[in-house]
Amino acid sequence: MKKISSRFSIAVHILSLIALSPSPCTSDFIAESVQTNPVIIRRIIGKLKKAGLVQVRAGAGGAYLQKGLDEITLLDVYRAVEVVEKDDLFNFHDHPNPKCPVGANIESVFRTKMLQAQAALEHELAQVTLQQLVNELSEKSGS
Amino acid sequence: MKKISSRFSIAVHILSLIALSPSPCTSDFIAESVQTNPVIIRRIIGKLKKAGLVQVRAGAGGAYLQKGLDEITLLDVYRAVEVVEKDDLFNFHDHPNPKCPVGANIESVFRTKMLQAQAALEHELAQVTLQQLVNELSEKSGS
DNA sequence: TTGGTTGAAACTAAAATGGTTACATCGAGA
DNA sequence: TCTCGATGTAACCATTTTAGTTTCAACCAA
Ligand code: FES
Ligand code: FES
Repeated sequence: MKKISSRFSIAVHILSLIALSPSPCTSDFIAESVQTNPVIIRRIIGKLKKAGLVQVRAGAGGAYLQKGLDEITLLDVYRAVEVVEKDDLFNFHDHPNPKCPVGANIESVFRTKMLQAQAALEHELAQVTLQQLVNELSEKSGS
Repeated sequence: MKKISSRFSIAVHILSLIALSPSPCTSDFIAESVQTNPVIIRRIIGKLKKAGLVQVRAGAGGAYLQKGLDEITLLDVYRAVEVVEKDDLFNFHDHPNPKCPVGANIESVFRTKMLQAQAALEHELAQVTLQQLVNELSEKSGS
């Protein structure tokens, strides 16, 4: 009964904030906006940095985008914050049990189907760039 | 870094076993095959029963399908075992914060995108019936 | 009636999540 | 050069989920 970590949604908000804010975004500033602890923000920014999406000014403070808004898709963010282990969404109960009547074969058939479902989800995420998000946001704000 | 619970994959295996096995499937029998504890199996079967997918003979033992194999999709099983909370795969950080520069608007834009991605995943799951799984399994075994 | 089975409670252990405090380190501006 | 603010970690903590285990009352068919 679990959901995908809010790290993902927070990461998207962080990037949007950086994109829209003219002033430098410190973790304190972002944390106040997201209403959480600065350390939470820094941990997520750390992952975004590792993924090459943002860059941080060490002593001075503030994070900046390292790519254009239209070069960052939701899939990039999704992967950057590692919400799923080794990019595998589905668990396969760990026991390639050859003695099982159902056996190892259904395991591979089932696995194929699951990978297709996962691919469908990731394909959707890859369709959306941060630029689009921000654009649609502006349209909404304007109307 | 989490995956979707193995309950899902185990549930699929349970149903396949029931479908393919001529003898009655007790939780002990299934547990041995899946190589886990009988109680784990009973808990999952309990959920499948609640979803109307199987039926269990109380005192005597053994679970039986309540629908045809071609009437059960992976989405049915996915929903039955409740691997995601309230059928929502993605978490949205809980703070519709109106004061935020990014604000409540991107929340709704983002949410829409996430629901589309989730729908894509579920659509894939809905395409696959247990009948198909078993068929493809037979083909593999035959070759 | 008896034996095998289910269903459920109670408990455990491990992992993930979200949060918090503390602090060494960095670096830009005064 | 000194200083102040910010980053990057480490070390905690509480809560939740997952998975597993033991135990046992209730059930039912042979
Ligand atoms: S960061 Fe989510 S609403 Fe502001
Ligand atoms: S139940 Fe998964 S291989 Fe047998």
